[in-house]
Amino acid sequence: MAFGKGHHLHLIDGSAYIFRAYHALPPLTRKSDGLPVGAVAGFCNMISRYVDGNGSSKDAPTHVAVIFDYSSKTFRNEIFPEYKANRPPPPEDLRPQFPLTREATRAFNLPAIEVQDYEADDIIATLAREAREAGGRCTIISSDKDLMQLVGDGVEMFDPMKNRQMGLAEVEEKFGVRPDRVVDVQALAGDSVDNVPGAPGIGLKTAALLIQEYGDLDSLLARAAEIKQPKRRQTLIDFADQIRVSRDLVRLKDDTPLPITLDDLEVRDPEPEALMEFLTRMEFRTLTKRIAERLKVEAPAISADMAASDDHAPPPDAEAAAPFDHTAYVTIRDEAVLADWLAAALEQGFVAVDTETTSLDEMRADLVGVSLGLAPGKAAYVPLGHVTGGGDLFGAAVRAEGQMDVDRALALLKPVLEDPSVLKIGQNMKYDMKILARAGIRVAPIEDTMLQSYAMHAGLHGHGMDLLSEQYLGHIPIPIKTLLGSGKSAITFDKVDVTEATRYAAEDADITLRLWQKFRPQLHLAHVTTVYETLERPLVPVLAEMEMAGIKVDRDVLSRMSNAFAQKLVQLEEEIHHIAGKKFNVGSPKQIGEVLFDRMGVPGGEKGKTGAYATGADVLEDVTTLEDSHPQGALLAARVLDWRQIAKLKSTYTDTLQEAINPETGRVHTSYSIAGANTGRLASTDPNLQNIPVRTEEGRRIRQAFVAPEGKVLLSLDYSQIELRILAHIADIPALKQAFREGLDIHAMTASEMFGVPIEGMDPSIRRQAKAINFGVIYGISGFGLARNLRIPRAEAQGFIDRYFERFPGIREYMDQTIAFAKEHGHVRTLFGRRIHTPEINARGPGAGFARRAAINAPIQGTAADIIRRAMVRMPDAIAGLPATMLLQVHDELLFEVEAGAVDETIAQVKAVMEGAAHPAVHLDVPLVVDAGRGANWSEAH
DNA sequence: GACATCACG
DNA sequence: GACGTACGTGATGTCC
Repeated sequence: MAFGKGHHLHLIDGSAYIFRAYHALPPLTRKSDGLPVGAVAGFCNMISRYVDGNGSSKDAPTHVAVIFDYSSKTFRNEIFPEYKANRPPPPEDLRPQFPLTREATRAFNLPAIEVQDYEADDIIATLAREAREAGGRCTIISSDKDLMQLVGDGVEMFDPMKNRQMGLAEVEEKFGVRPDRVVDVQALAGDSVDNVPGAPGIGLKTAALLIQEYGDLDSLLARAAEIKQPKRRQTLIDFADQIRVSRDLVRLKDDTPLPITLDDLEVRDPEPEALMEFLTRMEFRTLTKRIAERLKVEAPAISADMAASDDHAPPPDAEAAAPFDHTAYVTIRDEAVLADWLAAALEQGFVAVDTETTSLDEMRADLVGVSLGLAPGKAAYVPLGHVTGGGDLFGAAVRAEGQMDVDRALALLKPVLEDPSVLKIGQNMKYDMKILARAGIRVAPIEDTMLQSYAMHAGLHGHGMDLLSEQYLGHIPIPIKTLLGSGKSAITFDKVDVTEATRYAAEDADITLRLWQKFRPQLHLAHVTTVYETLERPLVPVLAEMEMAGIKVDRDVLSRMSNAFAQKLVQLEEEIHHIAGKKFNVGSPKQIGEVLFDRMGVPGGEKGKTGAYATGADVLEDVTTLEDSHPQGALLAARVLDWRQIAKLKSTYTDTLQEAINPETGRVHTSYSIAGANTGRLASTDPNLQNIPVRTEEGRRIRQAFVAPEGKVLLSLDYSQIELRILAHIADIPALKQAFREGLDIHAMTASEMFGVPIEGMDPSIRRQAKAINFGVIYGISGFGLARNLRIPRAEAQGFIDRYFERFPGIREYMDQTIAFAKEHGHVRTLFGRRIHTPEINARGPGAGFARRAAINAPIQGTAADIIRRAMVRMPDAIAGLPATMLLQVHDELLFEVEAGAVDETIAQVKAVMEGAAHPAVHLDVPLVVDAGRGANWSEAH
């Protein structure tokens, strides 16, 4: 029967329960692995008492739901970015418990509802309205005064803290007005906890008086001029807009899009088995026993040494988990079996997912199969695109037997992979998300074991699955080579026998699930939960979108350049052979060295450790200065440098980029490694679009091939001097910070401070030297390095450095402290808490020098990387309404494609996000400044 | 697959 | 006193 008259809906404010439970109980951890579970225990206790209470109540609900906040970010942040901005982030040991409280809710057979971009209060408002309109009753179980606006017409509140019913009378007592005017009073009074501004100087009492007198907020604002008290009158006139925004913030949205209807919320009997499973998994001894008695079932045994305890002993290293048994993996060949596995995933709220394809290039790969992992040792493979070995008479691929229809399988997978209540766990999920997105499935929400490892172990080792499995599970996975072979004879995954494929693919899902279970409780022990949750995990869908968008590249521009380069190379080659007096391979550094230093007798050749002459650009540049003593050598060196520049541009850029254009999209799709660079930077591969030439005129022309489609414009926004600003902040250098605040030329300022020359009319070479020193500091400067960079005597370079340290003593201090910290802890941290390990810091020999400089550089480079990561995570929401797409990231630059009409608005939005990216997690003493450029191509925009 | 070289921030 | 030195990446070509 549909929800209506005589029905009674209970809406439980789940988020409030969690925080109350957290603060009411001492820190409690699961004995077996140290997972914090205190809030979960308290939450279960509250829910259990609630359920018991209903059993003995005459007014028991017919329908019930537990409502949660999806995240702290909602549509209200669009209206007013500062909304709830002064709320501290949830404690580290609470964060991992959020998903567990959803699991707990489901274990009690109660629906857990959360909706992205909306607060729990909005969902409550929506369901309360629906219940009211259907003619039923609704009780909101919460102490939150913000919900009082909903009271009336069959909607009541019950305050579980005070254990009392809240009706019209209680609302009027609290706000002085009827529920429908509560938002007006709140809009005027504001709320310092939620950072709702309201009207300055007006509190609850005055607000209530004003609304009583004028009827409602709009009338009050319209007639503000009539108010007698001059100060109050002026405030209402001056802050009218702010008051209206405040009302938008406090007014609950009762048309939130919901994944369920009222009828889905009918009260269900508990399922003892599922509940017992959850409680024992949490290792709650007393609670399990108590609830088992209540349900009249046998309580599963939890041994004393397994029970949750509040000691903080680290989780044991030994693996008690199921062994890896490849024969236990299941091949799913029909819909019913797949449906069973998916139902189990839905039930438990998480599933490991892995896709198998024909290529590592996600934009060209075809889906071959999907594997699922539910529990250690319990994994399955769904073959979808396997073909038989030989092919038919004409060599065409023949679909292997025993595979279910691809479209049917995808249709079954889609609702679960997109279900907000089911976590999809993957290793490098960006890959699988892109593959599945091309099959029409938008996977969410996700977890990524690669990124969990990166957050905890950056700098210690890589984060590939094989490595993680061996290191943390003590298990060496089946090498992919044994299935595909290697080299020229390698086959693609669709040619692999299904039985073999099942072992490999299901194992991957199994490993991923086990790694997740192992890593999840460890994140907070390493104090990187916030890093993982705010800088790694949310970046995955953002990067996936960017990579799938790609950037348009004009093939003709590149092709013409390639042809011109080819001609030029032939010409240079002939000239070089002529000067040398013999033909040789100009591309071989070894042969260049022999020609130059042995055959032609140029002095100063130095052999490296491999016995070959060094012929790098710096060496050849020195040779070109020998015009007087060795004109032929100087000429040859100059021509080789020219040749190398053109050869580089042609082979790496103008030729290769043409091949990288995707024939289907006509665009180039790079791939970003999120866990590649130890410092938190991204790395771009296949092709690398983070090193497109810009420094020379010739090279810059390649950027003209990166274009916006007809009617659109490319936008480039980049942080100005971000690393130096971070250095000024971290090392706390007053002169540098002041200079950045005043928008001065920082290198000129440095030169002026160091050499005592005025900034006006400064010799450009002085400024250049200061600039080199500024950068040197970021890299962990040495006299030798600076001397080589500036080509000045070492003693002079050392003198510069000494003077720099003298003038800015905070730099020395920062360096010493950073190295000391690294030596003590084995890692350094960025301002956002990212850990970068420095395992070599206590080594002896030259390695220690490298490690020291890397340790000095890492917090600076890493903080800059964190800042742009935050900007990127926030960007999709910030530009959601605009015809703009984020395409590329180049460390301190973001590139967008936008319709010509929306350029200014997009720049304003993007700039605001980038310049404010550190807030509110980190407060910098220096402003972040972003420069913007636009154009038909990347060269113009930059 | 190691090495040298060179493109970027 | 000697040692080897700017930080972080990826792609290409040579050579073994």
